[in-house]
Amino acid sequence: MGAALALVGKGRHFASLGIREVTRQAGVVPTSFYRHFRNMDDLGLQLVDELGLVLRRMMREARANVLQSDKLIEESVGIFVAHAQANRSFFLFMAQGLAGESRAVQEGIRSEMRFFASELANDLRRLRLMDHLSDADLDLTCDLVVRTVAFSLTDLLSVSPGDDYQIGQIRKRTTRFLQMIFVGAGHWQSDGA
Amino acid sequence: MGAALALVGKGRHFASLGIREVTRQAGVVPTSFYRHFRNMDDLGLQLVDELGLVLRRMMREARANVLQSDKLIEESVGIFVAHAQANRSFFLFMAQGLAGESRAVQEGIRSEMRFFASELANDLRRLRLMDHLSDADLDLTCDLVVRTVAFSLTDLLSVSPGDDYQIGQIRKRTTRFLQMIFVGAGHWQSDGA
DNA sequence: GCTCGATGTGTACACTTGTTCACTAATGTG
DNA sequence: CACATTAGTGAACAAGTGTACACATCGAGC
Repeated sequence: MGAALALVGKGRHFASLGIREVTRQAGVVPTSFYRHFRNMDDLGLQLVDELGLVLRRMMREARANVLQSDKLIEESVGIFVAHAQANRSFFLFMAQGLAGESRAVQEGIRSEMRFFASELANDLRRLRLMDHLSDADLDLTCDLVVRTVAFSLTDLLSVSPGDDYQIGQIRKRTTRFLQMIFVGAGHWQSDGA
Repeated sequence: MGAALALVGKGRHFASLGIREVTRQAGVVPTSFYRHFRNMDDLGLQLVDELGLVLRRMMREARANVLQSDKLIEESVGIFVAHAQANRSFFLFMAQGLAGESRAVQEGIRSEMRFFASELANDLRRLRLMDHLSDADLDLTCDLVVRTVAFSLTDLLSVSPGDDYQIGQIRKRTTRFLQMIFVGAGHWQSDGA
C-alpha cells in the first residue's frame, strides 16, 4: 500500500498502476502481491480505509484547535491545508478516486465525505451555530462545505508542494468560499425563497 | 478520439487506456494512431479542445433559454444536467482529467473552467444582478458556482444514465447549493466581516 | 492523368503484464 | 522443541504493449 501511494505521489494515476509496478516499487517479487490483495481494486479499497483514519485524525485536530470560535473557518482551512501537505499522497489518491475507475473505491470515498459532512453538522449543532437551520438545511450546508474543500484539494495538489505563495493563495480563496457559504446559510430560509 | 471517449464512457479511466486499446476500439491498426497523435497525452489535449466546444454550446443554449430571470438558477442547472447526459463521455473525461495523470490535460480543463466562470461573471454583470459586488468578489462567486456544478458532475456521472429519480435529486440538490451561494453573495460585504 | 500528401496496413521486435505453481524463510503459539 | 501460519521467492507462460519501418490506397490539385 505504501508503494502504491508513493507512485501516486510521484504523479501517476492509481488507475494506471499495475501489480508488477507496485511490487517493484515495494522491493518485492510480483507474486507476493497476492499474499495481501486479490487485485488492484482490493488494494484501492484498503487505501480508502486508511484514508478514513487520516481524515479522522484531521477532524480530531481541528476540533481540538478550533474551540475559540473567533476565526473558526480560517483555522479549519489552515489545518486542512497542513494535513493535505503532510499526507499529500493520500489526498492525491482521494482526489483521483472520486472519478476513478473502480466503482467501489468511488463509493468508499464518497461515503467518507458524507461521514465528514455529518460530523461537521454535529459540531455546528453542538456549538449552537446555525441554530435557525432545519436539520436538512444544515446537512445541505455541510455537504456544500465539504465539497468546496474537496475541490480545493484539486488546486492544492496541482501546485508543487513547496510553493508556499500559491498555497497561501489557495488557502485564502478557500476561506472566502466557505465564508460566503456560511453567509448564505446565515440568511437562509428553508422555503428557499 | 471517438474511440477513446467510447472507452471512457464504458467506465474505463482515461489514464489507463493504451494506444493499442484505443485503435482496436476504433477498428484500426495500432500504427495508424501515430498518424494523428504523438501519444496518449496528445490525444487527451485534443479531447480537451473538443470539450471546450461542448461547453460553449452549453453556454449558448443556457443564455438563449434563461433570459427571463425568474427561475434562472433552476433552469441553468436543468440545462447543465441535460447536456451532461447528452455528452456523458465528454463530461466523464472532464471529471477524470481534473485529477488526471497528465499535467497538461489537467491545466487545460482547469482553464476551461476559468473561462466558464468568467463568462458567467460577464453575464451576471450584464444582467445587473449582483451589482453590489466588486469585480473580484463577483469572480469569487462565479468560481464557487462553477466548482459546485463541476462537483455535481461527479454525482451525476456515478448514477446510471437512466435513473431519472436520482438524477432529479441531484438536480434539486445542486440547485439548492447554488441558491445558497447566491444568498451568500447577495449579503456579502467585501471586507469579509 | 499524374503526382503528392494523408491515411491505413502488415510485420517485426523487445518488453511488460497478470497469474500459476511449488518451494523456502521467518514467526509466534502450544 | 515441533508445528502451523504468514510472507516472500523463482521460474514459467500466454497475452498484451509501444514503437519502427516499408508498403498500399486513395482523393485533390497541378
